[in-house]
Amino acid sequence: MSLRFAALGLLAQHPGSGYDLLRRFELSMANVWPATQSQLYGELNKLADGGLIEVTDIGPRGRKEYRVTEAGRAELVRWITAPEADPPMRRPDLLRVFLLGELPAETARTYAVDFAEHAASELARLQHLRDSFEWGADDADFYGRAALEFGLRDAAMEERWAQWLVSAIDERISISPSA
Amino acid sequence: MSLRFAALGLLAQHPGSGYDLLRRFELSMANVWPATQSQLYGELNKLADGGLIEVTDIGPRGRKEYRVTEAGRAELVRWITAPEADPPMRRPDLLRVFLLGELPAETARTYAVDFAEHAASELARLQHLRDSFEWGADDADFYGRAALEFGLRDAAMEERWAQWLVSAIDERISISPSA
DNA sequence: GAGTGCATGTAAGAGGTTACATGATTTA
DNA sequence: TAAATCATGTAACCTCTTACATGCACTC
Repeated sequence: MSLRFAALGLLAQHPGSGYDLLRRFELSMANVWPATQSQLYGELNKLADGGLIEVTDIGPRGRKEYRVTEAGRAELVRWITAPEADPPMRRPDLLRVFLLGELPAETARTYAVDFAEHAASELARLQHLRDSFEWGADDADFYGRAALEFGLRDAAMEERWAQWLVSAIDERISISPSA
Repeated sequence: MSLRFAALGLLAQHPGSGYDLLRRFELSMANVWPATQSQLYGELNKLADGGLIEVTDIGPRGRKEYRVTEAGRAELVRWITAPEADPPMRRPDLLRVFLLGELPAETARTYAVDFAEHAASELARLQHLRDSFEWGADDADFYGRAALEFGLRDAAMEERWAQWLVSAIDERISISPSA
């Protein structure tokens, strides 16, 4: 359901073709709501069928230039401000944490170390994204930057938590040694 | 794909029926990987078909007592230690952040305030969970507690981030006032 | 014997992924 | 003219959600 609004929102920020949207999407929203090319094109057709967006021009190679309609903008605002219950988080990596007891403590410890490293590299990736992008003064950049800030804080938190877990496992091993 | 391992993992920790699993699931893993009753029963049948679990007993009301097989335990360990690329995060609430520029600044600010409040109440819920549960000394409790710690840190981070966003929006409003 | 809880299952449909299919246009 | 890029679409399959269906066993 959310991809529908990602597409609608991108078009509200700026008109363009599915192909245009796809590239803008990859750089921004795909970080919080990944989607494939197939899916995006499908949503655009559905949105057009529903009258929320419209084709304003057909260019070379069958390129369709889309634009948001009034109805589409209203629907977008409704979705953003609606306090709909969002689907809860789905994290396979945390699911594994619940099951680390099925592994030898040393192996579980390795999992935690890897978790920390993964978070650190994600942090580095986002820092690079922040530093390499030319941030403008418009709303889209302001809020995009805010979403990125979330990612940075999240990655930093995850790294610290994983380091804490490594220590906790070490302590647990030393209390009841396996050898 | 992950629910399969959630079910397998729960059975690895302790044998039981689908109904038993469902209750244990709600208290633990459902926080990081929600699933419905239908789905869980379906997975149990698939796991049994694949020889990863087996029915050891049939009790009253057609109750099936399941147990992990050797193959199942091996598959579980493989999954936990496999560095498979996990699906990336999907957060409609952050998707909305990208689109807050489509709203008046005052309305966007309200969204951020609500975000902070939501995080605060989630934090309170998890703190209550932590304080009301009788934590044992076994592995399942140790790692369950670790996963809960993640949730606590995450909720705290989200609240602080949202508060930061409120301040940033306030600053932005004061710099370029709308009235 | 009525109500609650135990216990499992089916079916329809939406959302999402992967792979494939097709072809025009620009650039080297 | 070959390669890269632009540009859109279809089909099969899996996951997940929602709703419905069924019935036994225990307790009051």
